[in-house]
Amino acid sequence: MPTILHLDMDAFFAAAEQASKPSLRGKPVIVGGLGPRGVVATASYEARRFGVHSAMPMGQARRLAPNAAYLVPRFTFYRSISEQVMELLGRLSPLVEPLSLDEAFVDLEAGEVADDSASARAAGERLRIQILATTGLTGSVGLAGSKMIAKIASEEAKPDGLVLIEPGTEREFLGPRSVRILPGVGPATGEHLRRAGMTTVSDLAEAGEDELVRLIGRAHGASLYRMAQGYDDRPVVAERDAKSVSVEDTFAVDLHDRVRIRAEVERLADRCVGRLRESGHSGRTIVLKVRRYDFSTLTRSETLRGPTDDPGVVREAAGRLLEAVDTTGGVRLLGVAVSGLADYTQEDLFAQAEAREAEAEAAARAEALAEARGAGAGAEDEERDARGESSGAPGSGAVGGDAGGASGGVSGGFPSLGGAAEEAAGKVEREWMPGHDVRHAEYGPGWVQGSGVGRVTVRFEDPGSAPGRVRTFGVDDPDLIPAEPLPLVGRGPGVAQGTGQGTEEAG
DNA sequence: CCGACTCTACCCAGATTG
DNA sequence: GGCGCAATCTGGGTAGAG
Repeated sequence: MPTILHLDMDAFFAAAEQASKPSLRGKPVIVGGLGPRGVVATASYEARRFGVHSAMPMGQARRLAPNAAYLVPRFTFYRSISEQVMELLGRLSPLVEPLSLDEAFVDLEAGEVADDSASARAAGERLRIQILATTGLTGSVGLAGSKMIAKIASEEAKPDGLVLIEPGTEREFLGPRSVRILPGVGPATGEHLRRAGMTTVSDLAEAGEDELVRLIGRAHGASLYRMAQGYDDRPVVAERDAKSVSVEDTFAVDLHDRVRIRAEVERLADRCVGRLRESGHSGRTIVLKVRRYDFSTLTRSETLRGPTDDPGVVREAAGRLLEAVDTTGGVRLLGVAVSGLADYTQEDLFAQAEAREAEAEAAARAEALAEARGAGAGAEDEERDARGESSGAPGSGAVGGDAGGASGGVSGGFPSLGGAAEEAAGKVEREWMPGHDVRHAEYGPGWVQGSGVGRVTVRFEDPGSAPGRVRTFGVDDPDLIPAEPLPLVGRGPGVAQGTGQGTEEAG
């Protein structure tokens, strides 16, 4: 029987926004980075009809669907919905492997809720109903004997459907399809295979393992050959521990000033260490990533003698790596990562011992050098410190990161997409992000439709109301305050959501 | 002593995924 | 001409230890 279930929520971010904002239902909705360099994260099905899809540059989306609603992602809101969904999956089986906020595998065999195809299908349909009832959103389900087939099946089921592939029928299901549906076959590998005359899955199965290994390498070739035959025994794994932590920003305008670049690298290092510490880790390898004006990307890394979670150490290392990078022409993205993670508490003492040792060695070296050269030693270090400390030269042109308050004609310089956008919003005073929830003393709950030139436009409605109307305020209107997202379901028949304060507003 | 060899660790780019 | 962010994996290259 099919023992693996794959759930994929339909157009998740966009659907969540539509559920939260009645006036957007049935309309094209595009969620993504609104800055000059943003891309589409999710397009609603209405927007997809205009040809808009994820990863598309925002500018292109605006040309295709000028009348769509454009919203920044609200990850904390999506996460709360995701948790409800994952909770439902947990009732099916203890073995649940989340792939992202909107996607997960479930091992039904470990859950004992199904013992044949009919009961598996029933469990899948029951799940879809529960998800709709508790979140107001639809998800699609694939059921099969392996992860790969289950995932392809849920894709087939979209939107709002269920597809079950009977074990034993995998090869006929896969055979005629494009190689691109197989996991690990993206644009590059797909093109590679096409040049070798292989476009369908059955082409791969016929080519044989040796041929594929020769074409795309040892590991890829072998696994692809197995996949092409519908054979995939990867287990559902509940929790895997992180192997690296990274932070990166694309700037609204390319950075040229070395001092500014250096300052940004240090900020990223601090943010990266912050997240590293939150996760209770320390790490040994520091990685600097630079994307230049022409999109050429390079990484430089340095491995320390022991793991660290010291911001100063990571800043120093990242700064050192930067010195070896040519940035003439400008930089569009910077990133800092820490890998080689160790459990902090376990490695702590070792790390400190290592650090002391290294310090002592460096001191000894410096001393020897000083003696050899007389009084001149240490000048280099001083110079580096001076550059590190020098202030960030705020007026130096580009607005990036959280400095993006002064929006000109276009919306300001926030990082184009990602968790950082939300946090940046918190730091900038009275920055009304499109799509975010607000509450007005008189008119009640609503959401920011847009803002600019000292004004903010709010649509007053909530998940359970009819489409509401729009009013405009000054950005500093004291009656208007940011608010938490309201529950999508929880009124009407069914379970009354206990926390339901604030739905009996307006008069 | 030198060269060939294996192992391991590290470095970096590129591809893929959601 | 336009192309985000985070994480993972692989393959090829180099360097040092034995």
